[in-house]
Amino acid sequence: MNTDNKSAKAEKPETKYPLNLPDTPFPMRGDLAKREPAWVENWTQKKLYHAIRKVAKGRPRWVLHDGPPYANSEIHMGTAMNKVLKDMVVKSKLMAGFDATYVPGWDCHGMPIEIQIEKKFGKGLPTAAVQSKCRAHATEQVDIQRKGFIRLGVLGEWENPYLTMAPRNEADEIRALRKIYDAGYVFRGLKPVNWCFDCGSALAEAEVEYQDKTDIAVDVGFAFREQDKLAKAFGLSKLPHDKGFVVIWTTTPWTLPANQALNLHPEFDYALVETNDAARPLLVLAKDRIAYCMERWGMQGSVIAECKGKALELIAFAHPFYDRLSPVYLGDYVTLDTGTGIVHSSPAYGVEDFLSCRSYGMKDADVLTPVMGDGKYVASLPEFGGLSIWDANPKIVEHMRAKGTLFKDEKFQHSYMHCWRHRTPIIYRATNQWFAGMDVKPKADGASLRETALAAVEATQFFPAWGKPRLHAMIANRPDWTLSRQRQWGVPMAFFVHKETGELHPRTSELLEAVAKRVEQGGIEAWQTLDPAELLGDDAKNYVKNPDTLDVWFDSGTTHETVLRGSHPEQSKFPADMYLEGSDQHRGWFHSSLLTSCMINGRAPYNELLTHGFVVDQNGRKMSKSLGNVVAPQKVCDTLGADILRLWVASTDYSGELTLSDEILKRVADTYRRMRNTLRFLIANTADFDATKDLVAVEKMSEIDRYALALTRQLVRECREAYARYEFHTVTQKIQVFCSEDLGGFYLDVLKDRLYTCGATSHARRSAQSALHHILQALVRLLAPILSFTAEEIWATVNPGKTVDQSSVFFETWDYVVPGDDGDLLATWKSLRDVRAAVTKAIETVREQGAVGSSLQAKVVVEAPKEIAAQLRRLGEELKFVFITSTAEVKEGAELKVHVAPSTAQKCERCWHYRDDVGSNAEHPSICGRCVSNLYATGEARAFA
RNA sequence: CGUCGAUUAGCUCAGAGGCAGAGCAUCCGCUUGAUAAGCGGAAGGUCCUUGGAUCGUUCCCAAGAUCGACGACCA
Repeated sequence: MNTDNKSAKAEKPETKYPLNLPDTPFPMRGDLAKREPAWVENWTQKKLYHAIRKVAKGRPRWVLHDGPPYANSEIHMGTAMNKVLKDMVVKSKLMAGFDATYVPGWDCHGMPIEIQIEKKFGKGLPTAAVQSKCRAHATEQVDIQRKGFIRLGVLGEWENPYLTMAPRNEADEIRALRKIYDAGYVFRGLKPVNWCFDCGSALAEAEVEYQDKTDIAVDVGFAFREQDKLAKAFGLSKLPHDKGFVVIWTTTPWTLPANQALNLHPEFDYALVETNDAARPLLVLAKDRIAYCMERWGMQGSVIAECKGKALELIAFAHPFYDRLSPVYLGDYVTLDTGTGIVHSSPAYGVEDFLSCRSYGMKDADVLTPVMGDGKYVASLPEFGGLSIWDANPKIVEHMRAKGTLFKDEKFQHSYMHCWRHRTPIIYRATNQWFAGMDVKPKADGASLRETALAAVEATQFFPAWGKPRLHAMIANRPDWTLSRQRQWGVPMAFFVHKETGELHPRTSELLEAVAKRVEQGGIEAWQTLDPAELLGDDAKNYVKNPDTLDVWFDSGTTHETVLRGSHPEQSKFPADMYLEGSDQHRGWFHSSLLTSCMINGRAPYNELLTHGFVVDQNGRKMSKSLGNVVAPQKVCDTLGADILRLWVASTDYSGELTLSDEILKRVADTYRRMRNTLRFLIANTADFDATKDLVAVEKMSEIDRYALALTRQLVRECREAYARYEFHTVTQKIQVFCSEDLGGFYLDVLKDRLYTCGATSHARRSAQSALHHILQALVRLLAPILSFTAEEIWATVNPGKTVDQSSVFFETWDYVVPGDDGDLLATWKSLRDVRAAVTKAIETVREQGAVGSSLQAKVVVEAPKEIAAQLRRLGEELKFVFITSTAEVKEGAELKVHVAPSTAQKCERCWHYRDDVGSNAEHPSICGRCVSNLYATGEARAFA
């Protein structure tokens, strides 16, 4: 800014004639960071959420059931975005005319909290102490998170949320366990499950992720022991050498001490190879792998016989370093992609290994399980007892080298299963666990859980649609659900197990209910202190309490029982209308909830599933709890404001990744300013307008006003449709274009003349204000689910003197009627705007030559084809207002042409039009006849613009 | 490794077998009666690449590249 400008402004002569200028206390700048907390306080004090419930009473209920965030650590951008999305869905359903409720919840049990407590107080605390510390920690975390969510403008039952650790919910969860037990889905068995040494527990499918890991890959020989059988299988009378090996390849040498079999594919061709290595004169390999293996081991060899894999079935070979035999079992899963075409089998440490050994009749008691829960071999294991399996790997390799059974060892990088919490490698480990069976058919003629769940997936509506095949595939392929965990901070699997037989107590069902009653009073702690004799009497001496807890996914997976039908039935319903979570919840909450509900109800607990992607930073990296690269939503609230964060969520297509950067936030803030300022214009120009008295009936409005209303109706229609599809980014895009193009770039610009210069209470001005009033009413309602704070601020400005319990934008709905009929208005004015664009462009050309400044300085002659000319002439004298020029003349011509010339008339001091009649009234020499009339007489009539 | 999706202006994204679009950002101008605002204009493109079908393709088909999601990677 230079000083000349400033002085010029200061010296600018003000007209003494009054104008109707905009006037409002609604500030142009949002100052959201400062102002929003006051609204939060206001909403809390006035109990806005419950006031809305009263207003919405009697409408159809619509329930979004909250997927509980884990009660650990501050909220991050991911959870914030998730909550905002939920809030926008709930509010949009509210505005659409439903009684849309929202009961937030928290997931409170489970390992992350228990691990926190272990870190803080050390391992080995008594169970009672662990539980009380965990409970206190979770309570603390819930409070922190709740504050963060409320600050985002999320409305809900915050003073009465659901907590999975509430004794009532813990008890209902045991009752849910009872239901699925009664239905016959629960069984106990030995099975390899995902096992984390750091957790000391089985893991759920959802808790496993893959990372790169370097292991030692070894080729290991199993020496011939049944030479006669082998010769016969290969169709030979006798082997040419007595000594030989069948060779396997593995990346997990630590599984070899548990090796109990070898797997061959029944249909593959296997060859007996004679080599030039005196120590290993004969080898058995898959025929297709010979060349690869010979080169790998630096040998030469020739095939002397071949047979199918199935011919070798049950022939036994010597374990590479223990004195025992491993028989050949056949398996279809053997491939020729890597290794030797022969796979070693450790039933305790591989799913396929386990299944194939079992199918050959191996009993659970025969399965070798040398690896303990902490990752060390049992002390009794020869050579390697007490070693961690990772430390043992190289030692096993060296041991085999010494024994002459090692063919090759090398570093091998591959992607390997890791615990998603500890980021440490996990293994499959056979343990006794409780399961929910996917394929058991509890009722004689009933469907399996898998079949029921697949049908439920089909009956569910997915947003976006690709969620359906995804969940379907997961259900179709998943193994049985491992329900048990070996932890302390969780809901007990409150079974009584027979000391000798391991059988459940015959009265298990009623005992579960008896335990539930106690837990309802005393929390899960009541199970710890329970003396079995209290429930079992004399029988207690034969039974022990099952020490396992339930998988936390069972906690959250049963909230449809423990919350929708348990702690909050009045505030919700079953089934919920929607579950809304990140796409990872297909294998998490969507999944676990589906299974439990199918076991209990035979259907999904939701009608619709909505999925969103993850928030990523500029580099496309995930912002996640465990990575610690989170951008605090609190910081955005404290600088730009929660409405900016909400607008970012709304304007992003959440079906993929949601990219967040400073530049993006800046752009969102720009969009916000544009919307806010447009709303401010509407407010400021209707400040002296009382809709109850001044509203002009739509039939009596100027045509352009009716056109603006038609555009508004179109906007409302399109936004409602987009909201119904949960496409918030479409809503914001439409509103933004409406504000910029239709209002700012056209309608409001044209309207200023009429608003400012016509008589303050004239029909012409009231017509414009009526349109602005309707547009404002429609827009504030459309924006409310997204810009909740701003919409409420607007609402309070427009309805002064009312407190939030009497008046809130959230008491309104989108059924607000924007009056009028579209007729031909949209088409007619589209063509008028096309001509206007040509006029504007022509004026710009003249302006570049310096002939005119303001468009009002221009005289325009439009040459146009007959039909368009007629259309333009229809507006008569008012055409110039559409162009914002001082005159506008129409001529017929072959094609559209615009002639622009500077006006030679005098500028009216008041309305700035250049007119011949300026000064025609001697009493008012500086203003035009139009202004004289508007100020002192009947004023001008405005039929069109 | 497999499946699916994406690739269009500096950024975010629309789009339709026939002249390549919007918002924002940039630059320029106007306005100073939306003023820490408003209006207008301009510039900006190999519509990822290659091949095919077509009178014609950014759009259809095929292959590839890059990115992403998911699945598998167990031996």
